[in-house]
Amino acid sequence: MNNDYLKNLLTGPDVVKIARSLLGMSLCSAIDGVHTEGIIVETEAYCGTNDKACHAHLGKFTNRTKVMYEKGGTAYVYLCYGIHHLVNVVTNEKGIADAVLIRALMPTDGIDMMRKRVDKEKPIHQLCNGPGKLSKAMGINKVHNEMDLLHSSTLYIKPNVKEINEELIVGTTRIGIDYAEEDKYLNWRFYLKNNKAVSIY
DNA sequence: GGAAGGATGCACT
DNA sequence: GTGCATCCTTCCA
Repeated sequence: MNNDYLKNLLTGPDVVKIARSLLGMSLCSAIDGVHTEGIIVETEAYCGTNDKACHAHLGKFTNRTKVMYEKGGTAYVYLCYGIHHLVNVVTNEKGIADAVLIRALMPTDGIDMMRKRVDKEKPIHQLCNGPGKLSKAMGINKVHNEMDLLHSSTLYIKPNVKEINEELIVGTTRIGIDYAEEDKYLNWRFYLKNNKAVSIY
């Protein structure tokens, strides 16, 4: 698959900037023999060491969080509430636990399959409007943990065709991390303005 | 071996 | 807008 261009976009020391540049790119999967694809419309940045909301904060290193210390472009898939799979992109160099959570997609391909997996009655923009739902719609689960998003052909990221206007990017506080004390007020959640597929807008 | 938790989703008011 | 079901994994003893 792939190239240095994408690697440069997805890896680096500034996880917040990467969270912004991920907006407008496509997340693709080829699972169960079906290609599904959607434009990333919502992300959140998690900065390892100094961020209380991050699983790997204060250098916490366990079997679960070790993937976040991998090199940029690695997928970190984590099971939440025993039910929902959440998809992250690890973004920093090996040894530093930064990651971007992908919270919502606007489906562009494989929509029949997504409907089958989620709910065949739902309108397109409600198939991936939430981190748990998007992984379900795309068939992602923990076997895709540690997958290389830059080189895999099973789960990968495609750069956006056209540039996203900065004015369309909205920054706001992150969701579902009330336990993170003051860090929950950081404006590290980003989404595309006026996009129906965003989980809360 | 077991207790605790959790980056949600949905039903319901 | 708010409340809560839910259940697998993780981590510690």
